[in-house]
Amino acid sequence: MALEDYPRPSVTVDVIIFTLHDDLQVLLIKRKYPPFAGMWAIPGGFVQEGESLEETALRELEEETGVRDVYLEQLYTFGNPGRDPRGWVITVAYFALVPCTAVDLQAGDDAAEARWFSIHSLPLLAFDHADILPYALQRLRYKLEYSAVGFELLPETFTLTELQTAYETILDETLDKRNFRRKILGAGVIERTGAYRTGEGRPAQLYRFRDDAVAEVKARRLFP
Amino acid sequence: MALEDYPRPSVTVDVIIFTLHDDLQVLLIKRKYPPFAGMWAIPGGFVQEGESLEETALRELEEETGVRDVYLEQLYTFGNPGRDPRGWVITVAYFALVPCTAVDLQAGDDAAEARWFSIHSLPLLAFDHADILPYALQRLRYKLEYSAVGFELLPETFTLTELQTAYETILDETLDKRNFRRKILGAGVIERTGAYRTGEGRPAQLYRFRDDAVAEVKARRLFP
DNA sequence: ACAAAAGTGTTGAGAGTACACCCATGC
DNA sequence: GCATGGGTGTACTCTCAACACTTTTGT
Repeated sequence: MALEDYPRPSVTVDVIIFTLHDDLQVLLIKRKYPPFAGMWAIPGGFVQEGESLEETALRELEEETGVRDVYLEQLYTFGNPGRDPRGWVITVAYFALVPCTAVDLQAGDDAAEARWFSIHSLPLLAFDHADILPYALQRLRYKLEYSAVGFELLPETFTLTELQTAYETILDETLDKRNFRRKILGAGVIERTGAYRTGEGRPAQLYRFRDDAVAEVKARRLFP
Repeated sequence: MALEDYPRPSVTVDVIIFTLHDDLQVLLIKRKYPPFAGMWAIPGGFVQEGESLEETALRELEEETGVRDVYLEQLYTFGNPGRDPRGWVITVAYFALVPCTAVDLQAGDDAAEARWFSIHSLPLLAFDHADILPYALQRLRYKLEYSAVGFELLPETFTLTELQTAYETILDETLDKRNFRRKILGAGVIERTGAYRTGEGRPAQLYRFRDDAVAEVKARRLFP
């Protein structure tokens, strides 16, 4: 039995692009054409033959933001019937973490407009994107706790206070300064650059992430 | 631009079916037709229109094993070009946990034979299934540590020693008996049935899983 | 000199880990 | 009565969490 004997769905890749700019933000595009014309949506596009899913995601990411070499992870594949009024469409969702310093917004030609939205003030979303986005946020928060993905949202160098603020923003809770510093320095995942950031008050040491660091910790065990 | 203007891939769902029978085992089917005729493969099939991905996975699972109502989780979507010599095929992989008591093997009509293989003695696999299977195993081991999925591989009632042996088999390490018992009883996820299992030696209390239990523990934090 | 942010240690509580012997049954 | 697997407690270590003052700079 040949492949052509089975009906085939359309397959898209959607990329939830997070950045940190005062608040945790997501890039959304305003749809130019029906369905959902004028509504906001997660950027995405059709997979092309001869291209891996990750390549599709990277292509979409570059089209929207101009960035390459950022953190990208497959999230989940959504295929419920009826999720797209145009017909049978399965979407493979990815999420990306982009430092706010690296972004250069450029609306793709299938979008009227691209904009960052704080995750605390999201608009109504097209398709089933209102289900997909919280899923991505949950995964991000979860990964943040046991891995070092948080650094992917920060510029190359940063102060300890900036790092702590980033974590507090994403996790939406406050952390103890001394405990935070002790633990992160003890983990050996960052190192001093030797430079300082000056401004109001005492200048702060600048740190950078050590990408040779093993930046993942085992989950706490439910059973011994 | 209409959906039909874009080329569409074939989409399959593959289900890695785990069970515990002395050792941790995986169900594989021997392919009847080319490509890879005669080779072993993860069971799977094409998604049908009007069906969710999870429904496809459940359908495949029931066709192969006759079971319903077992643990099923989406794993990852594989879409590398060239992974299927027949053409452009994307597969959404799921994994399932089946108690060995519940299984009733029945080869689907597209398979010559279905068999359980210990994960320590796997045959050569068709397609890119040799990449998919270790991925599933890693996810299973990982989830086992911070959630209670391990119970999904056990019969309804079990002794504490059986439970501990199950964990030891999957994690491939030995655990301390007293610590194991203290922690799992303290977690409140199992309860006595009142019945005993007799055999050689002192009879053992039988326990059952409490499905009202919150059986997930937070990951250890990398940072406070 | 004062405002503003950076930096720095200690203590108490709870969880994790290591470890060895008695108990109930079948043969 | 003995072989077989079931069941139990304690002490030490380490990690986690709570908490407040001094230092350095710019104005």
